[in-house]
Amino acid sequence: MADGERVPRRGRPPVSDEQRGRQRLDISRHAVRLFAEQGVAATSGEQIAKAAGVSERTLWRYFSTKESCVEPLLTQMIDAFRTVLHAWPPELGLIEHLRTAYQPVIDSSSGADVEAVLAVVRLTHDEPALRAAYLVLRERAEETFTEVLAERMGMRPHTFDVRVQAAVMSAVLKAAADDFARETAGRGITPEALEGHRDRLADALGLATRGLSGR
Amino acid sequence: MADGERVPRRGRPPVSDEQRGRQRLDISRHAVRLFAEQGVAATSGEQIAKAAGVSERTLWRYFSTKESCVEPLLTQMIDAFRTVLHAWPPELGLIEHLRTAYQPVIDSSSGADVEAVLAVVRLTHDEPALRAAYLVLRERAEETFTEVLAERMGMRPHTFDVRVQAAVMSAVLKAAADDFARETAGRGITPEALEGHRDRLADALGLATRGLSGR
DNA sequence: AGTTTGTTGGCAGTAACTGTCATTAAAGTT
DNA sequence: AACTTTAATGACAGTTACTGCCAACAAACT
Repeated sequence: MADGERVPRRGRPPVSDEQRGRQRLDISRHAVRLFAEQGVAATSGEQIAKAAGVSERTLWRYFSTKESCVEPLLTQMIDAFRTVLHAWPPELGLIEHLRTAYQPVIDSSSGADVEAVLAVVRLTHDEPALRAAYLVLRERAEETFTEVLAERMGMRPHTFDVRVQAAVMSAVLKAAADDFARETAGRGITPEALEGHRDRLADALGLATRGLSGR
Repeated sequence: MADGERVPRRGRPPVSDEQRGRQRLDISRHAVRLFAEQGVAATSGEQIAKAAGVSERTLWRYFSTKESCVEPLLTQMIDAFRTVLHAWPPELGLIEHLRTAYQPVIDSSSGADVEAVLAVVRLTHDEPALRAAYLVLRERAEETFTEVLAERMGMRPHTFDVRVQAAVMSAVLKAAADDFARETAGRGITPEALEGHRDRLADALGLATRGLSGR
């Protein structure tokens, strides 16, 4: 069934997914920097391509719209959270787990990336097209939450309850991220703001999902 | 402070908001029909404009993107729900209220509009650009829920808890709408499907917001 | 009729993409 | 090393969603 054969291929091999991912992430960083500096509308695909050192044509091969250039950076964060969620031990409450495990989420990625992500979140409030891309991204993230939650709840992912629960989690994350981005607007990311964010997130998630564990 | 003066104006008066709304709704119906018939990507702004009997230039004055042409139709539904939500008596549980009051939501608008809305919901699963517009719309709807909920909860709209609660409500609505659209895909809207939809919506909303009333 | 204010339509222009194809890169084969 | 094969890239033309601009028209009041 699974065709794991290592047939000797001919010709140039396709780039690995990791390499492609790195390339996309690199472009993403340049794009977000430009977006933050001069706004999304004022930034052209040509500029992004030039900054990233690729032709405009390949830029469009990597990203379908210029707004979606922010995707890799944001996905990085979401993946980190999903990893934490996946490591949630069955016997522990979500609140306690997040308080202890959510710390590395911030450390693992470089501080600059976190700042960039927050910058994007702020930008989405003014640039409609970016807001749309942002919401699409969050929805895709929600689907991955669904899988994790389904496993934990012992249900199949497409179940109504599971989907709603994932949506709740996603909504809490979004609200918390919005607040965090707003608080850290002028000043940078202070450890206190970070702690406050984590606590509020843990509280709200624990509250919203209190039907899940322990109960 | 409030300048309620009825200063005698000169020149042609601006079109009333109601008239503008009607115009937008009319265009919306044509656009959705075309989208459903031939897909969003294959439908051009020129086609929509011609179908609605306006120039392409005015079409772009009424809608910023061709995807946002679906807005008035969808907003109609959301407004109906918000009205029901607003009429929610303090002493009643949300489940009971919805079971009795959600009926008119469907009746008030013409059946064709409801079908059109469901068609849009189905389309959003295949057409990314439409999905983005759809999510933006739902988020805007969420904000109006926030206001209603804030009033009921005796809190200010921007409070974290209120926002999360509104997001939960919005998420449930979305999941229910998705299911309803999928069920009514081949066949039309049967009374049974409608009833099932209303009941599931009431149940899930009652469950998800059980922290709100009565406990 | 004339003036004022607002809406509409036409037309040119911009920029975000897409299709196509020649060129280059990285592998294996002889 | 030359040759073949497969895949990525870049250059260029083309399409289309939208924007700016201005002339034409519509609806009010004088």
